[in-house]
Amino acid sequence: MILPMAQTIRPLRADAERNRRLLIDAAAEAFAQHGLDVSVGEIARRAGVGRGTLFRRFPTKEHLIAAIFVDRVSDMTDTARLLMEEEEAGDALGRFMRAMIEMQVKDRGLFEAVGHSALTDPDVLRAHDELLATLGKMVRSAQRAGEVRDDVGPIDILMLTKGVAAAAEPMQCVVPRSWERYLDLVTDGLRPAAATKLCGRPPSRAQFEKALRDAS
Amino acid sequence: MILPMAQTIRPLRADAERNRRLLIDAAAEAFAQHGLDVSVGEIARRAGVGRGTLFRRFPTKEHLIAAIFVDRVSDMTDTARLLMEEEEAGDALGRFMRAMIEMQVKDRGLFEAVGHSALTDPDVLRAHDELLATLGKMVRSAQRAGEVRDDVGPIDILMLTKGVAAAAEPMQCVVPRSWERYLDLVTDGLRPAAATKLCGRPPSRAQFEKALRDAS
DNA sequence: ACCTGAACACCGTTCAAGT
DNA sequence: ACCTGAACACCGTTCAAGT
Repeated sequence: MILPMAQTIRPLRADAERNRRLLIDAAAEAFAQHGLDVSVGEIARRAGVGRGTLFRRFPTKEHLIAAIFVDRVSDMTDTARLLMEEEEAGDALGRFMRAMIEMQVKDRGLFEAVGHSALTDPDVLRAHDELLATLGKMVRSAQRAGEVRDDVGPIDILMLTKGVAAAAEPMQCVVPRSWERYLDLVTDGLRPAAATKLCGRPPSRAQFEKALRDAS
Repeated sequence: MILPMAQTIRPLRADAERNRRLLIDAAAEAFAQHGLDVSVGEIARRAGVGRGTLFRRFPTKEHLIAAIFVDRVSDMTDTARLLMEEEEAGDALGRFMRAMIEMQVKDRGLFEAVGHSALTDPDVLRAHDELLATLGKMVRSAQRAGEVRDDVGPIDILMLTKGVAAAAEPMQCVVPRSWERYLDLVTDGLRPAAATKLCGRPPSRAQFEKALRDAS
């Protein structure tokens, strides 16, 4: 294990760390309720701090959004680890994809907004590295069990969950769990029996990290 | 054919119609270049009209975006009709999906933004109705040829193209045509050979229209 | 080192005055 | 009927003054 030349060397003062938490939680709740266009003033008020404090902790509104995103990715890493212990090879991956999609469908907009900006900060990268490590094992294990085609990697799986969530979103208010339909279809496409040669190769972790960095 | 009780009864005055066109074209170009957060002032300036004129023609910025969206959907209808005439049953659908995805990948953000608002206006609905009519024939024809599973409908296809575009988008700057990879996988899932029972049923046109209307 | 709220620049939208 | 640009309300961000 090589530590990244981290910049979070000095921990925050106790009150600052507390405010950070309050802001992230208040923002997560507000965004979940009303979408991403709640004002930072409203968020600061809900968290019980001044507007300036928000911008001292997060250089921009998008960095605050990214912080919530990191929390969610970490949650998914926990879920993935749990599933690896408790489930059979094929079941684990299927369940992970369900959990991932449900999360993305729940917080409308949050994940769309993150694609475009401020993913440069290293917390985002580290959270994804951890998730991908576990997910990589999960995918390989499902492949060894013959339940998933060999030519896909963990990043493909991540992208596909995003795709299923996006596909289902327009109809979601009318057909609440329509994402299950599209997950079923993608799962059919993931089976070795269905496999036809895919364009390209599974994205590498290096490519993924570059993609995160390039999001201007 | 029953005409919808249209509201676009009275046509616009010549100069107004011209300004409308100028605004849509200027906005399309500006959005394609710099994303959706170019200001309405900038757009009005590019179109060579006052800011007030923009808001006289489009009650809100989102309505302007929706107008561009309608243009694109109409283009896709033309493409679909052409493909129906010129291609074999299976090829037509595949090519249509490619065209649809390429368009969504090209104008980043445009299609994400439209899902959420101002789709109530009847132009959006009519454009989709026309597209779905042609796409419905295309899907059935591919199904009769045994190239596509029977339990999907045209709206499923539309949603799946959105999903593929969304899945590919994060990696797009690093792996430019990565959407082809995910389209290949979805195509594998669409083949009758791969078919396992899907959750739910193909969305009906009535459900789709309700979804458009409910987007508050 | 951190907190705060007033101040700033900017953007979507409105409207009174013009043709 | 339509066009225009000044005016308004609001939001993200900064910063001087405080602890």
